Amino acid sequence: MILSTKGRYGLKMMFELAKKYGNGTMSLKDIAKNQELSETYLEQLISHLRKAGLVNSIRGAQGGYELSRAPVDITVGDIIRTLEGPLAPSDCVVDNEPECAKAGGCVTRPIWEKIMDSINSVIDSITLQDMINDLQKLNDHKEGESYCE
Amino acid sequence: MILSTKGRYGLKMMFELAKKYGNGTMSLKDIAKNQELSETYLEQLISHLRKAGLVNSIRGAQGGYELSRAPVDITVGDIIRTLEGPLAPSDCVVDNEPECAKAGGCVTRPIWEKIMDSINSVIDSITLQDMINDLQKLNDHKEGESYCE
DNA sequence: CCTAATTCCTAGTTATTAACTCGGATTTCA
DNA sequence: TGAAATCCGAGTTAATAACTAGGAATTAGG
Repeated sequence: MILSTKGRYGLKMMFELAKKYGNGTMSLKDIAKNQELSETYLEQLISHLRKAGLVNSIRGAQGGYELSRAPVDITVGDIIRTLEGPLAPSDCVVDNEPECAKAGGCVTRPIWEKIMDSINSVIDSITLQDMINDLQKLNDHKEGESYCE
Repeated sequence: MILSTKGRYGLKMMFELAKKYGNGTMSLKDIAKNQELSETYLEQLISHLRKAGLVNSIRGAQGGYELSRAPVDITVGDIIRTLEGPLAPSDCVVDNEPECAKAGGCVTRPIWEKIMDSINSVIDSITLQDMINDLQKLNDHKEGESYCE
């Protein structure tokens, strides 16, 4: 029941871009360096984020990536669902699966639905701007910045 | 971010036993037949449930399994966490990992914590008895019983 | 006592997915 | 023109999930 690296790395990436928002683009190389992650792997992830319309890219030398809209308008849910797909604890609650639609008497499905709803309501309520604000508060108290997975 | 078959099958198993609670034991063979799942695989799962004190076993011919306490006293969370481990979206929120404890400035960890808390509060609020009651309501409206994953 | 039915235990095997790499095409600034 | 970057699709490797196998221990019933 762990989130894959797609969602976790992806969120870190987007947070990097959020901090830089309004100050031009950032290259994947720099993002990868800052977060100490594989550049070629991040490339795959950001490709999905771009196709989902969350980041803009500028090709060629001096190119890079930037958020497509303000950090306040991008939620953690936008990012994670783009990279992980729906956060359903069971396939049966994704898209009203046909075989599940038949199962009118299913007792476990309502449970998976409640779990999914509660996860979504958490991640949809947090924006990149919230994360920036939290970082600001942390920095008021101590120097340096660090991350975990 | 899907629950593995451990948690899903395990919950189904426990629900079988819950319906039978107070009327003797049920053999693994019957549970597996009812749910159309592999008996040898379920054996592994129920072994953990037994060690966690959620079910009692009676060995030998005519033996089987039964809930160790009333369905109202067993939550979905008890079952799922036993079989899946903590439902943490990231390893870093499990047991206050040492390298994470250092990371006082981590911005993503609070998010994983909120997700985990919200999942736990859902699954801890549902008991096997609730599921039985829900089934009863469903059966008031239609014949037959079915499940999905 | 013997046998069949059951739980118990450990170690495998297989299938699937996650995580990451590679090679090269395309674009663009300087 | 060349270096720096994004873009794209396919391939590889490592880890884990899902399930199997074989047999020991236990116990009710004949």
